[in-house]
Amino acid sequence: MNSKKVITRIAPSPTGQMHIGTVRTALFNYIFAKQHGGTYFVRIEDTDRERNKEEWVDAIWRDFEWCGILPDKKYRQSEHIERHKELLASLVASGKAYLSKEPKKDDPSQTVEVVRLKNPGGVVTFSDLVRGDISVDTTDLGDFVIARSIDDPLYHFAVVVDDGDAGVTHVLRAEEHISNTPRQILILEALGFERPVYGHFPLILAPDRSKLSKRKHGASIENYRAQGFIPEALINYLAFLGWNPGTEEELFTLDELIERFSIDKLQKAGAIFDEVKMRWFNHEHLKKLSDQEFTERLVTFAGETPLPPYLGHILSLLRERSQTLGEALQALADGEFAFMEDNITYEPALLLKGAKVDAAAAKAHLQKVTEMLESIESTNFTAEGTKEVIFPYATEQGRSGVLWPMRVALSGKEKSPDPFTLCALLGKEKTLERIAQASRVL
RNA sequence: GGCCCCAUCGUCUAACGGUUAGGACGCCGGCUUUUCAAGCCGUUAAUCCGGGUUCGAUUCCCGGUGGGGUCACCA
Repeated sequence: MNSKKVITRIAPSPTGQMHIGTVRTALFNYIFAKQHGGTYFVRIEDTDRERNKEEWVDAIWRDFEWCGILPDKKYRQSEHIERHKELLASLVASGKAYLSKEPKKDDPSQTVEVVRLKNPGGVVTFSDLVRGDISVDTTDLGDFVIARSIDDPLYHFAVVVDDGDAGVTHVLRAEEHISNTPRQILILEALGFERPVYGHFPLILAPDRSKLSKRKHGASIENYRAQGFIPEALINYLAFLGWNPGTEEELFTLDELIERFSIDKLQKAGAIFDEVKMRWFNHEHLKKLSDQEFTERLVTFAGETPLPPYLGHILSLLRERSQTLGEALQALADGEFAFMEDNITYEPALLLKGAKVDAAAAKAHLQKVTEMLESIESTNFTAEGTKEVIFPYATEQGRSGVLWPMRVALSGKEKSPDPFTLCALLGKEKTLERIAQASRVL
């Protein structure tokens, strides 16, 4: 290895929402550069003037920023058009490429003058960081087109020039580019540029093993952000698609990934994207957030949607029940914590539904529960404190007969947290009030 | 179809030629404050096939099969 400073890049084209595969490639380039004290930059590949849109350029910056993998430098390929023209002309002048008048492909009635590379043919071998040596006979590529016209370069040519000029030392990209590599090497050799090190990552696959697509599978960053995934989890999961630390650890921050990631432990086969497992990662990372951080994320995520005033009280409950911010918001909207509000009403049938006792017995139990709760100091009215006095009684009398009516009395709902958690949340006064109210209904 | 790449539980993966083939997610079952969620415990489940090489192959070699990528005047 030489001592040249490592330079990596990611080159997205602004033709739509950012694909998660693009983010994964960016992530690996980012990590690789950081590990080697190098630089990592983003180059917007905007030479396809028909499909590019400015809004997608903005989306690229927004998404990289959200993911926390902002580049050291950024620019657009179109800024280099003069340089491309210059080298295109010099290639033609030196006879390594030539102009060719041909009928236009999509409209044969018109004639265009494309630039073709004079292909010397022969076997090109390059060594790939994840796959080892790859050899391809380039003869059948023929004299392929490198520019639409003398001043309008195509992707392969522009990439080679830009990477060469930027001094990119490591071209790390997805597997779909393996077969593009020989032709880029041919261009690079015609130009007399130094060859970078190549590395091709396995693809992210859909459940049917086809290439994961934004259109068919919603595989865009925007889609997952909108569902309430957080970047820490997305990054962690994406890194684990094809890589593992060799230990049984799974939860990693970006900094830890920089510390531990190693390109030679990368898998060679494509990996199916499993949203269910990513949800698990999301939940784990959500749990690692402090209450304040979680609240901030939820507020940001909610946007215009108002959050309930009692949010602070039910935060830990909400967190353990939600795998994504979207689920948390939905739980709030569904009124899962409506028992925190004061307008509670009871259906007599529900108070007895799981109790396995009749109304009279339930009422008697509630009376006894009231007496016991009254004996507890307000300051000790916690989940533990209330359980300590109620639970022995419930066990003795039959838990369902005591606990079910008590829980429904406190929550008004069929499904809710356990009765002692509810006591702690409501406080002594409201707890007793509700039990009394429920007793009257019975 | 040509060329290239790949192949361990359903999925993501571990196992420098010798392991009862390990872990995670999911599934299923159980436990707990007999609801829900979370948590904990447990169960189920894999080396694509065929040949070699070797005392011994998930691991090395060859051949099949299967899957994927790519063959643009897109990137």
